[in-house]
Amino acid sequence: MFLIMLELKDLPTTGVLHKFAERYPDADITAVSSFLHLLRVATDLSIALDACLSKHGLLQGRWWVLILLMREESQTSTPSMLASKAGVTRATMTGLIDGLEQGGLVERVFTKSDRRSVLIHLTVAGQVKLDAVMPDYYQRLRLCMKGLNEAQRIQLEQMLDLINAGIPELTKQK
Amino acid sequence: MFLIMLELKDLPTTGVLHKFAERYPDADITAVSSFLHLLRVATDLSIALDACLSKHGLLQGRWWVLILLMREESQTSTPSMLASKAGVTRATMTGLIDGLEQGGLVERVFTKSDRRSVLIHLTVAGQVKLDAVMPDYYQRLRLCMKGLNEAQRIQLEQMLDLINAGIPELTKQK
DNA sequence: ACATTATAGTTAGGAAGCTAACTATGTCAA
DNA sequence: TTGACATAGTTAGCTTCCTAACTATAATGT
Repeated sequence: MFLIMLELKDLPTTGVLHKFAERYPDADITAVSSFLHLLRVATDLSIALDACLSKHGLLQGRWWVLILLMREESQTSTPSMLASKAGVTRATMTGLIDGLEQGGLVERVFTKSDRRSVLIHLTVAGQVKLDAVMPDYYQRLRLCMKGLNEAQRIQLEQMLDLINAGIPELTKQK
Repeated sequence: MFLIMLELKDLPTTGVLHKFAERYPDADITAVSSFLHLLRVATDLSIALDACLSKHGLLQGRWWVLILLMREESQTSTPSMLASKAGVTRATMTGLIDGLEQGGLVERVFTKSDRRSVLIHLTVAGQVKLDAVMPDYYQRLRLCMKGLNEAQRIQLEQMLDLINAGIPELTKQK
């Protein structure tokens, strides 16, 4: 889970948006405004999450791998599966696992059935680390989101889904 | 503007969330769900934006600098101001400006009034580049966001503001 | 006036993505 | 069975961010 984007500390004023809209008549002012707003809040959330995790000596990418492993019944998975679920390349996953293995939070287990493959297993230390981080993370997240009631959370997800459905328009060959 | 985060291709199922909620009673399931949903859509938007810009040979960071310069009456600013408005460090801004200057899209102008300072000026080529990119960007963004009507866009921004107000809870010393 | 402090920009070194290429192993079909 | 292709993981090299340290210049206060 790695979002990188400009923080957009300086969201455009309505005046600036209109100036741009004059030069570029295709601009849909409220679309741009909502889009930038969304990116800015998400980035700030991501940065805050990093700060929260770093107090426990974790980085977002490694933390996410631990969670994916804990989700498994056997607390075990393969680098390929982890990469796919985390949305990073296998090369990147190699680096994340290297870091976690050095910290003793996961271990590589070589299998006999398919000698190309490696199993990644959450260690006891890894579970202990999660048990230290997750309650803190959950408590803080509860407070962070307490401004939205259940109905609003459902609405938010619905609107996010609508935007998500439009994302291909950004990249489509015209 | 640089968001880096896991893509979370694999958002947790309700079942997984409840399993975690058993071990970690502080978990607020709908809070986690909305939070991850938000990060995921924002990340996908950021990736799509990168793809859109890369067709014009631009990267998000450099593109954003061009826009900040175009916002100025004089099409000129300083590295410090640009860094502050873009939400990156001055060191990072040095790199972005280096790249843009090599491409001839901006130029460094040394001033006499304060010899520590440099003015960054959008060149004609830079404006031409923006005039090529922005209509494409605006057209695509209009399509991407067309699933939300005006009322929904306002609602979305309000909810984002509510979340934004809670972000300090994620990092606050307890 | 001059020592201290602040500011502007850059440089150096590290983190963690990415793509592309590589090794080793497995699969499948002629 | 063996040649072609597919898959798992790693490595190498690139990018662009970051922090910390550095140089040069300006502002401030005694």
